Amino acid sequence: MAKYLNEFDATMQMIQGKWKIMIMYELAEVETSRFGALQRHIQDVSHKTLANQLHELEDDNLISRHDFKTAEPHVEYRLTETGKSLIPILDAICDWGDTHIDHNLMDRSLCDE
Amino acid sequence: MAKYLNEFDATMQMIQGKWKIMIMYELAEVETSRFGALQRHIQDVSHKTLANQLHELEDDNLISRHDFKTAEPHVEYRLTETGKSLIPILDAICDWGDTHIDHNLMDRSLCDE
DNA sequence: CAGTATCCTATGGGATACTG
DNA sequence: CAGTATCCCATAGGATACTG
Repeated sequence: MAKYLNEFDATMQMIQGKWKIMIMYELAEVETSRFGALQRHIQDVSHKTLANQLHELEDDNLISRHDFKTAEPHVEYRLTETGKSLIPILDAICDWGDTHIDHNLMDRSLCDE
Repeated sequence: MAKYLNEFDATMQMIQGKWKIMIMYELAEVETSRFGALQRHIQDVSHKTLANQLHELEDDNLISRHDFKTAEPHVEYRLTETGKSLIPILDAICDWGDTHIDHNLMDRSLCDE
């Protein structure tokens, strides 16, 4: 067992990143979105960090970037098939936390807003 | 959807940490182990970091610590039930990586040893 | 609008020495 | 053996300004 530790690390690299799951869930919901729209929906993410995480997600083939090269810049992002296949894993992580973490004691994360 | 982001973050906090999954897999395999044994099995982990991650896993109730308070110091660690319940999630993360990441291009993790 | 570049800080983790 | 304490460095991410 435990033969897939490299795969674990590689997968963790992909989903680590303060805003990545929010980006992916947003794209899972709206199908396609733009830089500005993402920044508006994902409150508190800094400009630079959003750009970084979009880059990493794209490099990891979890999202795709479509540049419409018009006069007025227009770029769209959406999930790839690989990205979609990761959603159930993210859901599983959320669900585990929901059932195993005491909501009153969830002090190591920003619990409520 | 995406209502469990706090739970996601909290769970990620728990499984992030360079050696945590190795500690948990080791304990899943041998049931019970000691500080020195863990350090011998988990090559390359530093003394301080192993101590830190054991602490965090214990604080998160994923492992338990049993101090036998004998003359010769003797402490044992093992998975809690909560810790055991996390193993399938870790397996799912490994499996996803195994099926979705190109092994030849797994350059963002230390692929082979 | 969709970025890139620069500067700054907080945190994780390694090396090492010390303690009971 | 099972830790704790100190020092150091690399990286993630925020704030902000600049570019096409």
